[in-house]
Amino acid sequence: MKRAFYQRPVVEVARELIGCVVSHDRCAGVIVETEAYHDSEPACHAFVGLTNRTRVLFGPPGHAYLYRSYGIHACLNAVSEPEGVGAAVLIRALEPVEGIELMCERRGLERVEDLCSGPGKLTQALGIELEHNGCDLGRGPVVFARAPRAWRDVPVAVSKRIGITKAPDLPWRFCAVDSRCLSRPALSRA
DNA sequence: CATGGGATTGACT
DNA sequence: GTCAATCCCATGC
Repeated sequence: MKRAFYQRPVVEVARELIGCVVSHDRCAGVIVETEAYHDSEPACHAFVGLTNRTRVLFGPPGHAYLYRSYGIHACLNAVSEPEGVGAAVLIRALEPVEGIELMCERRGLERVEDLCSGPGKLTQALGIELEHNGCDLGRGPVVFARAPRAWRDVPVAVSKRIGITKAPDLPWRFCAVDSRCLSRPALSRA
């Protein structure tokens, strides 16, 4: 997808990414859950301003921002808004569509619904790591592509973001309501 | 240089 | 429902 797609308000990008496809190393999945983060609110890593860590968040849109969560998991984001604004969309869940056998191997599981139903799970399933921080999502190795026809106009639900303590009430989480691969139910009661 | 806090997950009661 | 694993980074002394 082109840079213009990401160079928009981050909440809009988060909504539009539902149905798009993420690919890496022979595996791919359709995005079914996202959350928006913006430097104007304290839950966003970019809230602290420009540091070594947040450099990619403030950089040009359409790039990957990777961070380590709880010392264990890598989480994947798509940098959005114009350069100079620190904003990104957290990819929280995918429906596996390609390389399922390899995903099972990496995750040590068999149930397809459990392979990518969480931000730390999907990076493990696709083999995405911190070294992909800053990668151009149009060129790879991590690639985002437009939604397949069957995934356009699927019903999407909005709710509060999950697992955060700061700014917990912003309705910036988006889910494909009919998916069985969400990290939590679409209508989260926070 | 020491410290504390996570945008999580899986195992266990 | 509870809880620990584990590490990167921003902050403060």
